[in-house]
Amino acid sequence: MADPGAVASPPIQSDQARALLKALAEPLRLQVIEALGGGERCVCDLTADLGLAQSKLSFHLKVLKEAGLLADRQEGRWIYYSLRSEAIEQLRGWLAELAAQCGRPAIACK
Amino acid sequence: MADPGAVASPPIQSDQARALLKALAEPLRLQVIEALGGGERCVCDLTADLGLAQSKLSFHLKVLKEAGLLADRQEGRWIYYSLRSEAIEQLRGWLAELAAQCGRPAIACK
DNA sequence: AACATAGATCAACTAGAATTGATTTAAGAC
DNA sequence: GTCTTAAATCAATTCTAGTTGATCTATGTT
Repeated sequence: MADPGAVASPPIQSDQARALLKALAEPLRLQVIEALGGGERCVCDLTADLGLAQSKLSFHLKVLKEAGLLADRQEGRWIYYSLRSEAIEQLRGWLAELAAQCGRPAIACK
Repeated sequence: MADPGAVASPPIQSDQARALLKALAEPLRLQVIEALGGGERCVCDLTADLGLAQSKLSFHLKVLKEAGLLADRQEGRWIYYSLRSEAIEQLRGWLAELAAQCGRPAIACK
């Protein structure tokens, strides 16, 4: 499998960045993300708090998890989800590189 | 909340952040963004460089512009687009807040 | 004026992603 | 064992977003 923790801040690629952006660019998923900003929650609590259908929330949690934005852990019958701030920092890093390029001189058209 | 380092960036709201995320979360638009990372370009050059149909590029440029990510200016028959690094910084700021919440959990946010 | 070109816009079409409701799996509780 | 509940998965539908090709507008050229 992968080897996590070996590199402190691995430079993210645009494909990975896009996956993160895409996962975040959804109203419901953003709500989930912000709800998890306050800390780890189990699915049943999220369902209640956000007033969502169970399968709907499950779908979006999966998308967020597959993008690497969430971690999950099981405790008995419940599954707890939490934010992976590492993923957010990686995206921030990618955006920083992008913004840094902006200072360059313009290229003339013809 | 004086912030001597990063000036002139009012705290962005999640709606605005989502608009930026959504605009960026598109392969073609990301290509455009990265092409503009090198500096201001006119539409005809972008069309040629990226090998896109004119109306297709125009569509995506509009989306990016409406999200606030691009600035445009006309010069004769040509229209030049450039990145608004300010927008990118705003998004970075929003992500920073999000990640910051993770650092101070009452319930462990790992 | 007529013509050519850069770019935006529009309507019809297509593709991908989200929603829904039912089903399934797994972990207690009895 | 059966029953119940938490959560995932699936098939069918619905929505939204992107593509396509044509048309329109504006600028510059001759």
